[in-house]
Amino acid sequence: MSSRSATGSGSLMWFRKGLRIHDNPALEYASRGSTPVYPVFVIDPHYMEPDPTAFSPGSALAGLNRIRFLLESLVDLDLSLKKLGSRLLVLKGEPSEVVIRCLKQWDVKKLCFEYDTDPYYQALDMKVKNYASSAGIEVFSPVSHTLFNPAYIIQKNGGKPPLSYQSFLKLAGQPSWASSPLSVSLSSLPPVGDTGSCEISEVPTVRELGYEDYEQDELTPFRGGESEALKRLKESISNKEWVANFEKPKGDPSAYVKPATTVLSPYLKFGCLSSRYFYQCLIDVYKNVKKHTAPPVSLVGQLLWRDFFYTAAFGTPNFDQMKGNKICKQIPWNNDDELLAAWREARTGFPWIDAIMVQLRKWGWMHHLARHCVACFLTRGDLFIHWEKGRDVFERLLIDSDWAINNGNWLWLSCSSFFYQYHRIYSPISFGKKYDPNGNYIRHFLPILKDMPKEYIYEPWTAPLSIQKKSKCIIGIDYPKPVVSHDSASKECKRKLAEAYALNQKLNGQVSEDDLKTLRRKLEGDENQESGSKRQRQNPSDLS
DNA sequence: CCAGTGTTGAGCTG
DNA sequence: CAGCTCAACACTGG
Repeated sequence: MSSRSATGSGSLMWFRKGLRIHDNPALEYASRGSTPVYPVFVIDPHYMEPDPTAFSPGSALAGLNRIRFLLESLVDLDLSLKKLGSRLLVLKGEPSEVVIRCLKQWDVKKLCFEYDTDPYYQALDMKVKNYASSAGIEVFSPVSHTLFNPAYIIQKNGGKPPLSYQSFLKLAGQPSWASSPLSVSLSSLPPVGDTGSCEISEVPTVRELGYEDYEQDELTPFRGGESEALKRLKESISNKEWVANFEKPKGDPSAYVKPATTVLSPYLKFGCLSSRYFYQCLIDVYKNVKKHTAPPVSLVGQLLWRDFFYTAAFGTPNFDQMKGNKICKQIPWNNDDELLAAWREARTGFPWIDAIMVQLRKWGWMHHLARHCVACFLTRGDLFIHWEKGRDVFERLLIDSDWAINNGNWLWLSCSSFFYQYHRIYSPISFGKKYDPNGNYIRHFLPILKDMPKEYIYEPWTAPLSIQKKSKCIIGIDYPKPVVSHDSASKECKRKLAEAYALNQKLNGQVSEDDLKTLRRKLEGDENQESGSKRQRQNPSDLS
């Protein structure tokens, strides 16, 4: 039935991530010696079409900011393909069904797509590969999203992913392509062939997908696409001093006019920018300066972190959950939908935390340390809510949300894996203050507090009523009172984590659901003896 | 068993 | 603003 495909002469280039022309081995292979070449992107309605029941504008899986970023990336890709004599063929439906239908109908002997380690693509690609091999179609699926092949690192380490950065560095060494030129430009592409009865469309607009118009200030200032990525890369590396001296923890999380980092993460996520090309550009800069920073804090160090998390995620079953995840501490997190909603909707009453959550919603991006602050606050620092809940919110709202990196960082921040110093808690009051004593960041993202004097802006509930009136912001009416007292909540969290760690150690990590239930009851019992945190929450003793 | 280490804590001192 | 103390975790390598 499908034998017609096997006799074809063309190739199908399936874009998913890797939305770029430069350093794209799958595209290069597809175009080599094949005519025609069908460049395809499949719009999965589940990912793209509006879900009115979601907590923010967007689909069931993605917030509108990321959907828009993706569409912009596709428009840019289509434009670049057109310049090379081709175009992007946009199809709609369940991706494996659509691709298999195309393979059946078109003149294809090669199917090319970038290898993807995410579980979603592992399952999807299996279906498509199975069909292709049964139909005699060659499949070319190179690793080009990361610097290294995660499977190779895991194999080198005896079947397990390295779980510390230093051991990862040792195993990884220098990338094999470090000093060989990458293919960064194509002069032309073979024409697109007859698409038969398959329904092809242009890249849709958000409006065509069914989204209303949104206020401009509700949307991310970052535009998607390879062109934008390369422009941003060029700007970032043009300042050689800055590149050479880059040290991650030293950036200012409250900088928003000019962010303290490159903001290339969304472009790396969608593959608008090749991490390998970025790496080579950085090495080039290093060669031309006397002295430069090194991993883990340098810019190259950041790319290696990305590979570190990709490798850990690929080699760890159930990486995105606590249960059944061997590297994840089993912790009796609280279930509190009210507190979760307060965090998600930027009404915890801590301006530093809430401003960050507003930036997340509006921009789909915040500084790395800002992410740390809100993640710590939600989980081990204050609210003791499950990291999976926070992960879901980030996964939806971030324009750079990346399965491996997002889950890895939530494991890290909640002290569930990789990092265990749970007594180091970010203060929702003083951490931001040391970077931005005037509270400009808060004033920008929480304009209700714009007239609050700087003495009170990080703790507005301590402002005398006269000051609150003068600032046109009454705490408890115009802006919420804090949902917890940080001092007592963080102490409670530390106590709970100490107990949970002890249990994990005692049971050698084999903590059952019943064990957790028992511990939860014990912790609640202790709490009630100490006069009860529920009452404390409504009327914290140290908040006037 | 022990010392050293770990991308990014807070608060204080000089 | 660097450096120290505080309190203190897991993991690594010898």
